Amino acid sequence: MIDLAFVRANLPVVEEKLRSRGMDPAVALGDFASIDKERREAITEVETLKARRNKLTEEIARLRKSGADATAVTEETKSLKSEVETLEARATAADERLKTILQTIPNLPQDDVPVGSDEHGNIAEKHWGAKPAFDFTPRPHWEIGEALNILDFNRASKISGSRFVVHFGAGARLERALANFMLDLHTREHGYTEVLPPYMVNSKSLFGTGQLPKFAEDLFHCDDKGPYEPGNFQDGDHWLIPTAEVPVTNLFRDETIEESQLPISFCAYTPCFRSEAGSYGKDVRGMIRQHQFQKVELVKFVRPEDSEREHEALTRHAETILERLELPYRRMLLCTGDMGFASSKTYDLEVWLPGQQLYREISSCSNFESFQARRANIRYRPAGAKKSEHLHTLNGSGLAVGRTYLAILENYQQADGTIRVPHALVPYMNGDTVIGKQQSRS
RNA sequence: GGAGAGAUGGCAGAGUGGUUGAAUGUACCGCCUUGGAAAGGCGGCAUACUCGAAAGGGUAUCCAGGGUUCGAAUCCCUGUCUCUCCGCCA
Repeated sequence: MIDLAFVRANLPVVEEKLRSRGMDPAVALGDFASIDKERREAITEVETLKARRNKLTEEIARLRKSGADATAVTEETKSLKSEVETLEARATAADERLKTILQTIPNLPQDDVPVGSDEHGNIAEKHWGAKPAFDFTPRPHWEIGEALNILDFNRASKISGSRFVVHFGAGARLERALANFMLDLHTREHGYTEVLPPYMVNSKSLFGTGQLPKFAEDLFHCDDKGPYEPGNFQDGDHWLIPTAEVPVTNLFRDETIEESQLPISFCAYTPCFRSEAGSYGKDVRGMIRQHQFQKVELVKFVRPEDSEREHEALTRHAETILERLELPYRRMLLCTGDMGFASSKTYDLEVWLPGQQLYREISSCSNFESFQARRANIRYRPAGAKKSEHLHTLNGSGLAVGRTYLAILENYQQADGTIRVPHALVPYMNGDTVIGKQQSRS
C-alpha cells in the first residue's frame, strides 16, 4: 500500500507513475482528492459530535454522584445518538472508499525503472555463461525426463489433474539435491537463516504481501466458507501459499523491530501452489507452469536507506546459484508494465533452455520498499528515534527449484539421453556424476 | 470432535458499568546522588487518524466484529487464538 499522506502531497507524481504502469490514473485513483476531502470533513464532524457526547456523559456521571437529577442531560445525549450514527456511517463510507482505492493501487516504480507496456520493454542488463553447444538436436526436458523414467506427467494427471508431475528415482533425488544445495549456499555463504514456515496462511497474511484482495483467483482457497470478499478477513481461513514470501514476510506482521536487528535475512524451501487461472493453453507441456512447484525463497527486512543495495546483493545471491550450477542466464530489469503489483523494482533472472531455444524466468528479485511493510504493519525503530517507521522488504527466488531442474535436464543432456550432473551437485547426488535411465514403471 | 479456563500497555499484573488510555511492579530513557558504578530519589515513556503554522486540542483503540446503555476494559452474542482434560491421529 502506498502512503496516503504521500498521495495527497504528490498527486501529480503518483498519476505519472501509475501512467507508466499502463494504468489510467483517473480510473485507479478515482476521485481521490474529493473523497479524501470528504473523508476528512466527515471525520472532523463526527469527532466534534462525539467530543460533545463524551462531555455530556461525564456531566451525567458528575450529577449522579452528587445526587442531582440528570434526566435533562440524559435526554440530550439520547437525541445526539442518531445524529452521531448518521455522521459516523458517512465517515466510515468515505474511509472505506479511500481504503479501497489505496489498497488496489500498485507500488510506484523507482525512477530508474524503464517505462514500457509489457515484457518487450524489459532491459537485458547482463548475460552470463556460454550457451552449451550440442552435436545433436537438444530435446525439451519433458522428452528427456520421460525417456529416462524420472518424470511422469500422465500418472500425475491421473492422480491430481493437469499441471502436475511425478518424479521418480534419481530424478526425485535431483529435486532434493537442488534444494539442499541452494539452502546450504545461502545459509553458509550468504548469511541467511533457514525458515520452515506453514504452507497454509490466512487472508491477513495474503493481504500483507499484496496477493489479496486483487489476486484471489490465482490462489487455492481451502475453506468452504463461501467466496472471498475483499475487506472481509475471515478469521480462521486457510489458503495454500503461492510462494514462501507470504508466510516469511508476515512473520513480523504487526511487529516493531529494533534497528540493531536489521538486516534480517531468511531463506525458505517450500512448495508453491498457484491456480494458474487465465493461463489456459499456455506452457501446457512440461513442468514450466505447474499448480505445485518447489522454490527456495530469499526474504530480507532492511532499513529504508539500505534497500537498494540489499536488492542488488539479493539478486547476486540468486545469480550465484546459477553460476555454481554453470547454467547460462541473463538478468532482466523489468519495465514498469511488467512488474508485479507490490514491487518498486524487479530483476528477473532468465535461464537458457536449449531444448526450447529460449530464456525462461527462473528467479524474480524485487524491492517492495515500504509497500508490504505498510500493508502488514511491519516497523522498525531507528536508534534514538521516538517514532517507529515502516521498514523495507525484499525477496527473490533463489531459485525456483522446478525450473532449475528442467534447466539442468536441457543444458546437461547428452547424446545418449542421459544427464550429466553439474559439478556442484555431485556431492548432493551421492557422488553420482550421471543420471541414467531409471527402472521402467510401465 | 467433546468439556472447561483465559486473552489488558515491552514484560508481569490490578481493574466486574461512570473524570480508566487504563493502578502497581518491572524494563527502558533523562536528571539528581557518586571518583565511577550499584542502591536510592525525581521526571518521562503506546499507536493510528484528525484539527492546528506551532504550542496544543479532539476521536478511536484493553484479541476481533456486532449488541445493550446517556455511558462498556467491565454486561450479552459471534468469531479467532492460547492453555488444561477427554477422544482421535502422523
